[in-house]
Amino acid sequence: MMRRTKKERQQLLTSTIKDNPFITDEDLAEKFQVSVQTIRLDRLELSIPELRERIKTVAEKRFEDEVRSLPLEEVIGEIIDIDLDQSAISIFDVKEEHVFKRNNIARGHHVFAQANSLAVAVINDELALTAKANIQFKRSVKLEERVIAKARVTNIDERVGRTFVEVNSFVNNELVFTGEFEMYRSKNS
Amino acid sequence: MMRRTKKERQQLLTSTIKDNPFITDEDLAEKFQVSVQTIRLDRLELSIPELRERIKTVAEKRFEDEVRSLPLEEVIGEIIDIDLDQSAISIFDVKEEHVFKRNNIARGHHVFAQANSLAVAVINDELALTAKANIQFKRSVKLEERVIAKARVTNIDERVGRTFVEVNSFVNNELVFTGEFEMYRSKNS
DNA sequence: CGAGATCTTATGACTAGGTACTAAGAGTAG
DNA sequence: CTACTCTTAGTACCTAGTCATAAGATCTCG
Repeated sequence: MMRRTKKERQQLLTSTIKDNPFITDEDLAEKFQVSVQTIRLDRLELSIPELRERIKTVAEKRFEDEVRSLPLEEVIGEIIDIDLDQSAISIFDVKEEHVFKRNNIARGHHVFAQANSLAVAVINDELALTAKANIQFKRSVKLEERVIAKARVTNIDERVGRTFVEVNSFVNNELVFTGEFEMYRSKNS
Repeated sequence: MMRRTKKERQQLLTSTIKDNPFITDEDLAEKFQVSVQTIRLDRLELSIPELRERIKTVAEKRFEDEVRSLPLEEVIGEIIDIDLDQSAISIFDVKEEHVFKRNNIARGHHVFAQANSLAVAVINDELALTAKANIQFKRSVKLEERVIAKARVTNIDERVGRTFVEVNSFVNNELVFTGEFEMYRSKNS
């Protein structure tokens, strides 16, 4: 990498560290063909902390996320109330990653995912799977809105091992989504 | 904390570090009322790395996740062929994060998300939203399976601004999911 | 051209949180 | 009593820095 002016170097330094916080001053010095001291002065001016501090903050973030990121993969929405085989309620806050960038409207599958997760959760069975669903999006959900989904078990057909769940989702008491789920359950109830 | 036998201490040490990897040997020594050297011998025996290495691995894990969790939020499935307002095909590989741990069956909303994403994508409009959907899961999809979703536009109703899309998803040519989507489109076609 | 300002590099003292190694004392079991 | 485990202590060394001071290099303006 060629030598550049201070300003250029500092800009590059900032972005370099941003997308690889694990780089040492020594490596940076080599990359920018300056001395280690220059790198340290730069970091001082830009108030970029040292390697170990940077790593620590990344690690800490991960630790905070641990609680928050698992539910994202697992169950969508936070279940706040549940009465097995009867009803359940969950909330889901629409964040940036859930919306179309263009218009800040939530992608339908996230709203569906919340309802589907809730329908699975309300069933008192180790193995519950969605067999069919009939859904309607009543109005679009936008960034920062809080969706409250309410599930209600309408019918349990033990002979064929099917449970029917109705899920209605609201934003500020306004219906945004409604769905009827036909769920498969293994056997026990 | 009272003094304990070596074995007890080492067990506690392991679990203590596991749920707080940010603790120093000095703090541990105080916690267990032994010398710092004892703690270090313990870590050596248990092959628990030093604080800075522990923090680093936590941070690295977080960094790996960053790549893996982003595609999950955006468009689900990789679109491999598209003919706007006609048809489209996408593939989706079922990974660990998509399945129920208990039985390795994919959560329904991921399969739905792929179909929904495809239904949105096939429409030649900046703003396409799902209005209604009628879906059926024909058989369960398992870990490591590759789902191929095929979307076909069946009808475009320009007066009311609705487009009907049929999506069928297959694993090894076997139908696993089918859905009819009624999509809202802004105006232009 | 030269003086001052800015930038860069070097050097030394010190830090946290260790590793690796040697040595010595305490307690226990055979 | 001896052998062994366990614990503690101390030393040298390491990385990846901070902080402060000093001196050389470049640039800029009058």
